[in-house]
Amino acid sequence: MGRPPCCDKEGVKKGPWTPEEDIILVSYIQEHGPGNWRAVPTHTGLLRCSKSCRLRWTNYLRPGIKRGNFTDQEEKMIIHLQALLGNRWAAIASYLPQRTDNDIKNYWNTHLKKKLKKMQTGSEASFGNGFSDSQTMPRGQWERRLQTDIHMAKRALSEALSPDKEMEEKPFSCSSESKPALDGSSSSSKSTQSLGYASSTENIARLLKGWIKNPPKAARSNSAITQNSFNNTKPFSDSASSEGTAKGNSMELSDTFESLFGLESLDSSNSEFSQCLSPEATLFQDESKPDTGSEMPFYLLEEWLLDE
DNA sequence: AAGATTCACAACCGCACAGAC
DNA sequence: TGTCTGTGCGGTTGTGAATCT
Repeated sequence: MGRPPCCDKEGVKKGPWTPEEDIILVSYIQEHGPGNWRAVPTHTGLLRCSKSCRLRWTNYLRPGIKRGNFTDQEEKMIIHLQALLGNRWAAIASYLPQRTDNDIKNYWNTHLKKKLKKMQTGSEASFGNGFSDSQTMPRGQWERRLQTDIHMAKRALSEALSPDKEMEEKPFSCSSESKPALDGSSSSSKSTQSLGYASSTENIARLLKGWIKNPPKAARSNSAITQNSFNNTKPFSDSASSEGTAKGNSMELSDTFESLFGLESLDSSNSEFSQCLSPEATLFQDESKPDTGSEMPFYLLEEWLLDE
């Protein structure tokens, strides 16, 4: 049948968003909630197509997005998850709720690809030592270690998922809550988001102030300013929260994953990972593309861990 | 200092799918 | 049942900044 384009090609502005546009968009969403994107350009007067508005919101303006440098832990998680899931950036992003799929994808394409390529040439054995262990260790020994790790992980996972304990100390939540409902269909989600919208507006206001002070760098700096603004609102900064938010079960679980994946140290990023484990990963196990060259059977771990 | 090249990443494109009508 | 709309997703492109020559 052929789907029509989401917007007219004529009269539609492209390129970087200006702070003013951001403000308009955030204000509108604050008032009406996300969703019905087709109506956004007409109601706001923005010369952007609905898709562009949605993308801008989901990737940059939405509250709860962590921007800036990726931590080592995030980096490693991405590497492992990419090996596990392939280029399913949205699925990978679901394990890193504060990062967008676009962000992860860009980071992969610009940094991690090269890094892994470099590693594969054999020079950097220190990175991801879990893999190197599994590759150099005799098979039987490795399997025993794997079984032990899996056992520990299963136990920790079941404890972590016990209803009375979970969700209490989460700095954020997984699945739908971590990614605010974009369809705006849920009134409850709207109400819980209102604070987020407000903070977004505040950030945008700050953003505009900064932009007015430094008008020359309008287009490109826009995103950078936005990025900083949102960073300021986040209690979860790159290194600051490496302690304290998730202890106990989640920490035990994290330790297990450290063991499983060979992560050197753990901070909240891994707690995120351990808390956000979803069966989704298993859905893709057959299609995983071990770009890293590692032969570690992630899908076996996932299957074993999550089949209960 | 100036032009060329590379890098990083925001944004766009196009396809697929689900749900509403 | 078919069409339309909204959304998700992965790949790709465009562009400003940084670096090199």
